[in-house]
Amino acid sequence: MLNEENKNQIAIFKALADPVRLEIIKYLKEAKEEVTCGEVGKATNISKTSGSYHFKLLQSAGLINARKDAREKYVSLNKSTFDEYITNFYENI
Amino acid sequence: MLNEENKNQIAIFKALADPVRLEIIKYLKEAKEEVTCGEVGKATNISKTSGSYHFKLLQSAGLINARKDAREKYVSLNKSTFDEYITNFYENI
DNA sequence: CGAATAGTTCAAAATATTTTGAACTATTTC
DNA sequence: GAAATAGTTCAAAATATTTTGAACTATTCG
Repeated sequence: MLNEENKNQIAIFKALADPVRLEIIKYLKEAKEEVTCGEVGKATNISKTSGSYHFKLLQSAGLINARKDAREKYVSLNKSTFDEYITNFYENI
Repeated sequence: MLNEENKNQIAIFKALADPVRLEIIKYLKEAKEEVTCGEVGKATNISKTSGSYHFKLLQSAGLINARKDAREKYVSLNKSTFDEYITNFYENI
């Protein structure tokens, strides 16, 4: 049976196991600083609605940081989650 | 758009994004040497049929090595795939 | 104020993944 | 050779994920 930590792990792998979200992540890595959801959405060609769904999922997996400023939402990668759950995955299994 | 390498990456994350397969992987990591599908299936409590499905998927993602010897199939982790696609994921994005 | 912009929410439809059981192949044991 | 064992294949059913469009909230601009 799987514990709490394993559930996070699975949520994270699920979040990464999708072409749309992988493109978002690539874009955010290149961007280096926080950018708006709209900017990412335009660059990766996804609808507002679909973007909203994917950003939410990435956020709830802890892979991105998000901050709402008035009309806009700024997002950036949360590197510590990548370090802890992906880079160190094998050794921590 | 995503290239060939990205498709492998997604197949690998998909393979890891499942509780049954994560249990199989844990078992295989502990085992240290190759074991039969039957042994893993008993230990993790999955049906033959379901096991067959999951082992095939792990194999096609390159996460396990498999070798059939007469009636039995021996499986073990393919560490190089973990190293290349998981441990080094962030830096390679 | 009214229109435009950025993003969210909801429910339905479309797709993809997983589980199941029955029937099957191949090998081993009695 | 018959029965048991290890695993595979197939199609159907069950579940889970993703996309879509319409309606919505909140903010900004003229």
